[in-house]
Amino acid sequence: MKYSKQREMIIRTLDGNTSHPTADAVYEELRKELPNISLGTVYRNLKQLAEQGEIRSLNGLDGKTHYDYNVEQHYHFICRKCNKVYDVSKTVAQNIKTEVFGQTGLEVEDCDIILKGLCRNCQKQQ
Amino acid sequence: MKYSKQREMIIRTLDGNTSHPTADAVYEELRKELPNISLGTVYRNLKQLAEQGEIRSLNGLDGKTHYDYNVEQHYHFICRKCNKVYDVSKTVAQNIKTEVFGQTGLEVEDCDIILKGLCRNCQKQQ
DNA sequence: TACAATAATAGTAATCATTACTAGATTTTA
DNA sequence: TAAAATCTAGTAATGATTACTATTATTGTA
Repeated sequence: MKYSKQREMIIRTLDGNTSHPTADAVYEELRKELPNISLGTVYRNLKQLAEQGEIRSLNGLDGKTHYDYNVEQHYHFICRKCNKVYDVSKTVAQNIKTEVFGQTGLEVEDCDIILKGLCRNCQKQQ
Repeated sequence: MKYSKQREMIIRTLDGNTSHPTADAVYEELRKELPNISLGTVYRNLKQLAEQGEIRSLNGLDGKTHYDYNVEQHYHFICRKCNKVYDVSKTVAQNIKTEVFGQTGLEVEDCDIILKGLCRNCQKQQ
């Protein structure tokens, strides 16, 4: 992989961003600094970085793919009212791989848990 | 909701089908009996039925939305080799709602668990 | 049974997220 | 510094899904 300024900025945009942005959100953010950056470049780099395990892609939240700089195993909660995405510690389903293998013989390599409901803020406003 | 033959056939196609088909797969299946059925009709009905809780829609498996006649809480495993979707009992993450609420205060209304890996058949052939 | 009101359908066009393509620009290697 | 390799911007294409519309089917009622 060859260096490019665009890729570096894409990674920097994700790092320190806890909002789990989509490709389009990263693009809009980057345009402020790099007005000529192409949406295709953002999509291509995010996809590649995820394939190499440098970042993590999240599906099933809504229609779109979201990206996460945090590649540690953890799960996600999306609020049905404000659509904000929260991280959830993997301790809530600690032994899922061994449990599934024990019960079914299916060999789990990857696990996504997607939780939906009301976040604390939106609970209050109810 | 008014009766229609098309909707009845869509439900019947899902019932007794354990393969978690996409809208397009249901359409292809139905065309054998109802050659003039429209793809849009299949999409519209599956979406409505899922909104009413009569069937369940599954996202995050691959790019497409899959449908499941089984609305009982349970989870899914997709084989990365043969792409077959398997049901997994909810007992593997029994108390996830209360655990998440206890740890984070997030009020979980719905939980999807998507597991990826190798099914038993594909393990053997390895 | 007939009739109007309502909702569904087939078929096609439109939309949205994402990927593919291409000529030209950058980075790397020797 | 020049050739080889990879990247980018910009645009076109793709694929899943939804919207639209004229027509048809279902349903409640006289």
